[in-house]
Amino acid sequence: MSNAARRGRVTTRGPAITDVARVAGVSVPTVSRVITGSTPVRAEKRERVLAAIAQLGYRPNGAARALVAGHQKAIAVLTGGTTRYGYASTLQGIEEAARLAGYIVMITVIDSEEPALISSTVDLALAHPVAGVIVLKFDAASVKALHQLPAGLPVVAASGGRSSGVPHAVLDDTAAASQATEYLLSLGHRTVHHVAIPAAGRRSGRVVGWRKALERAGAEVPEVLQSDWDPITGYRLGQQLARRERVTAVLCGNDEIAMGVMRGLHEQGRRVPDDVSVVGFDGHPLAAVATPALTTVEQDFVGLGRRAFDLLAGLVNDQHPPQNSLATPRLVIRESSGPPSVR
Amino acid sequence: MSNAARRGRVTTRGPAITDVARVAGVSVPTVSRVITGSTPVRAEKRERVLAAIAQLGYRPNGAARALVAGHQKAIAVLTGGTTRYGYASTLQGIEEAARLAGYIVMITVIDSEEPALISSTVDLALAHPVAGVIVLKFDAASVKALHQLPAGLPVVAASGGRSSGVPHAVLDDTAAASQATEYLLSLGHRTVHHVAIPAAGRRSGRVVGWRKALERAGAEVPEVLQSDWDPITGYRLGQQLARRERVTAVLCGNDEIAMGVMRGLHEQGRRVPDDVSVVGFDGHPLAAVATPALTTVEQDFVGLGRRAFDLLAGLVNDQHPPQNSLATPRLVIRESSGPPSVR
DNA sequence: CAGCGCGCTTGAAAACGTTATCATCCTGAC
DNA sequence: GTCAGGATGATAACGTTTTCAAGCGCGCTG
Repeated sequence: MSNAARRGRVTTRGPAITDVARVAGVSVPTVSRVITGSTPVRAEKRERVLAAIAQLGYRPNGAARALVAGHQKAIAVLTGGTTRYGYASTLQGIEEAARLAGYIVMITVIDSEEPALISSTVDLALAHPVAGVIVLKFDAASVKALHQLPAGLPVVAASGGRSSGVPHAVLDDTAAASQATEYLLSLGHRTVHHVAIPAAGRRSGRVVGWRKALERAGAEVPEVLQSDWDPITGYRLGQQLARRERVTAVLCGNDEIAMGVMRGLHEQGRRVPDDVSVVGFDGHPLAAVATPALTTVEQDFVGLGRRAFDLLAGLVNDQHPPQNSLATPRLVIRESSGPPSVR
Repeated sequence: MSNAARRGRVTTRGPAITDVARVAGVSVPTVSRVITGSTPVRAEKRERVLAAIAQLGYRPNGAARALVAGHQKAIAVLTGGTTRYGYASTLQGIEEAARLAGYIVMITVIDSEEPALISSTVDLALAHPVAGVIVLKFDAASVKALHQLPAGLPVVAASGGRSSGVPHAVLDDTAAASQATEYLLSLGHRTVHHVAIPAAGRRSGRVVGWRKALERAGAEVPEVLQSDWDPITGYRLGQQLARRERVTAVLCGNDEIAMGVMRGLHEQGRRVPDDVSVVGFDGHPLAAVATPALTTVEQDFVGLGRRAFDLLAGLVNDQHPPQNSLATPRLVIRESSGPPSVR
């Protein structure tokens, strides 16, 4: 009230703690003590304060609190996107864990690899008071963003790759890709082709694991087919693969692409799994109801997000860098994979 | 430096504007003027200030800025989830628009319908300084959250339903469902069954539009099959539908459920579209590569998010409530729908 | 029974880091 | 020499928590 009257702004600045104190007939710190519960307040006064708060519809000003506290109960998430299954699920895990710990999540998408744009986007995110940052290091842009973060700020990365200086929550993509490749080889396929999604670094864990498994088995290592994130691209690559007679098994960088590949093979008359086996990556909910149902490597993205937040919380509270955290994905065998047809 | 030395806290409080002023040999307001560009500063001093900023790695404190400004360049998004296609895409649109306007997005998931939990979640979100709130009103929990928001706070809703007091960005679900239903009837189907997703209010626009179209055509209105968000549930309902001989056309509440339904029908030996036509909703990227490719009602969720933010920005800046915004979805015909088989 | 000290409440004042306001100083033009 | 106007610094907000000191009641001790 006093504020609104004083300034000409139409943006009503809501009641402040001083207004509550005046209405309740107590001092400002007493109101603060009632709200935070930091110090006992005599019951009678507490009631008066609570009544005044309710009457005025008072809400503590977060900015003022953050200013004195030195940090906000908020974290920033830098990510390459929000829509793809992996991103969205990891985000879900982070948000859940954060909310339970009383933190709010600010999300900023890095949608360009141009340094200047990355820089201004990072600045935008850090212009707000945050306790720490989680970087979803699934693509190249996020990696660059990670390097632009100022020292002294608590930072955690979450990804499928190897560590890189900051505390890391990891899904072991390399082991997972090896496992899937070995499974296909064990079915009798002479080799396994790979359709790769955009990678975070020079080489993605998925590509590395696939290649290693082939080399260990002494199998030929075919050239990688590079895809983007769009299932339609997977579809086109599937059509290409269909034209190559010798292709009998394909490991795809994610389930969305795998479903596109299956469609491309299907349209060119190659049956899955009779002619070609297809294995995806991620455990997308739709993989289970695809036709044929997609064999995939299930990843616990939600758990990844949760672990990333726990790491960050540890960093913020205990100061000492926590243990990195690693989880190994699980192969789920469905209909899209089987032994090669005898010819 | 001075701060870190003064307090025992390990959390280094980074350099403040006073440190920059001291190093640069100018007053604090001058530093502020250099940063904000609000007032010209003599070139020589400006250089010194910029040098000091770079040297110290100074970053303006967002909390202090928000405190004096009276509000933060941030908005809160209340949503029922982040992973489903509609939610994630709308979020993407909001984030993009917000980022371009220099706003950051705080996201809070309402994952329970229990009033007490909703209340504490809303409180968590509003404990931080935000310029306004966008509610993704796709489900019942978000609607309840919307009603808990304090008056005086700029609020915008985004949904597929009808308005409800606050400015609204809308996708016309009702018209879209009618269009899809009319399309199926025009193919010669005697009626159209509906598998519904969880609704925001008592009746969802999708159900209403479907029913209206049937009634207008004088067709029988079958009982609605209620689904949750999991494609597996769609799969089970598809199996159920397969057992009913008279079912020849199914409109599903979203594409994920539709893909589950197709799978369920397929497993029970009913061919899509020869025996049963299936139409989805949303325009999920995977609908295009499903087998058969799914006919669907494409929704511009990203645009919805963008419009919701624009509405909120207008509300925050111009004070006067902006026009609501409505977009009509578009039917995309693919392989999963066709005329009923003659018997 | 008086005096002392302790613990519980409470309020005054300082601090957090920034921007806005106002007065002052300097420079240059008439 | 005076006046206008641009650049600059001192000071006051913004709303909260923290620190410090003081008031008060009570039990213990001499």
